[in-house]
Amino acid sequence: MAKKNYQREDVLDKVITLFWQQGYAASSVQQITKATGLKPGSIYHEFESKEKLFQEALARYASSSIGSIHQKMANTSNVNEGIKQILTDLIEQSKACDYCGCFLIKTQLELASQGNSLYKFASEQLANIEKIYTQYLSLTYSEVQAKAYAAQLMTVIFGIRIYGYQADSANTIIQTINALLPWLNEH
Amino acid sequence: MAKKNYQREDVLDKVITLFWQQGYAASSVQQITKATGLKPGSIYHEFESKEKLFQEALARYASSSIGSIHQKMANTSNVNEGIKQILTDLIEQSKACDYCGCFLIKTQLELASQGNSLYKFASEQLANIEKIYTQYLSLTYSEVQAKAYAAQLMTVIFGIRIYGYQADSANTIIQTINALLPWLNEH
DNA sequence: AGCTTTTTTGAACAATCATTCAAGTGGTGT
DNA sequence: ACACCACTTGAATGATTGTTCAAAAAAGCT
Repeated sequence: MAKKNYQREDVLDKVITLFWQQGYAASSVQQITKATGLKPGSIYHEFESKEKLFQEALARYASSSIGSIHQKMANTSNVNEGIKQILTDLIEQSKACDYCGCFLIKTQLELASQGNSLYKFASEQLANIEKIYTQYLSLTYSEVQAKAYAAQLMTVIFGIRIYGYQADSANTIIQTINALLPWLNEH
Repeated sequence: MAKKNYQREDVLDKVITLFWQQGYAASSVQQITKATGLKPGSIYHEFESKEKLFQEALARYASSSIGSIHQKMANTSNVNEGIKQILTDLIEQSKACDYCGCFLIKTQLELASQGNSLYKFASEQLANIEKIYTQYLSLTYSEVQAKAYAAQLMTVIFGIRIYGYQADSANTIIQTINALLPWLNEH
């Protein structure tokens, strides 16, 4: 077979799972070939290097995450309700036994010390997500207030993503969020 | 020289820096020998394996962190003031150009997927820290309230630890904390 | 059919990985 | 002075790392 027997996006999705769970350094090319079904040669033919592959997987994850935010916002009656829905879904995710937090956060932590460009990318994407929340909150609140609320929201989301690793944390987290972000229940 | 020309704790301190910055997988034995000045043979003579060495380094970091909490609490007039001091110090740390967050959190994220025992240890230590905060808060508040506040505090601390990676985040974080944890300014 | 192009294959690459070990070194106790 | 012990040394271990490449295989084009 000389024609591609795979699709770039399918490969990326499988590779996202691997990198997301194990991180960059702990994911070997051997594991990548097993997870995707592609031989090393094909991997390097399609994606220049392990780093480039990771970069692309991370970018796909980021754009999917951002898309998911917009979608959830569109499906709810108002901004605060949308944010509450997003937070609820985050908590739901943390119940899974194979919970592995947020790919962007993990990448940021793993690769920060190396001054790696992947770190910068992850960091920028997280900053971008904050900006998106700021824009949505600007629909209801003043610009200053929206910025402040978005920063609070990001801090709490970061907190949840780490707290979620604790056993049986879901119930506690819900109450914690309500206490930390009382303005979410306005209206 | 046939007598030890190093001290266990000095080696651990140097190794903590390395593992803390780079994580477990990305830190090679070669780097460990360079950072400590010990040859591979000595490392394995003193510490059974890379994993055992990491374990011990992480334990030392954890007990040092906990000690630091108690110390700061002892040096301030009341519990809330102590917590504010701890948070202020966290923010100060995040200004450093080689900021690398919290070793326990990083370990938890890196090693969670492997069901590694190091992950459990890190997770337990973080839970332990929450318990410590709960005890301190119980001096001022009811047991229920103290538990709730401690959970909020941990969530915010986790949030700060991640948010701290964003460029120039220190000023924003201070305002965010004041908004998220208004009860810190009681009295 | 024949030529070109694209993709797959799987072995092979040098480098690095964590770990081991026999030999060397020097202080301690007798 | 001698044996013993604790520790250091540095080379060597086999396994695994990320990456390359020549050869094969299949489709498109003329």
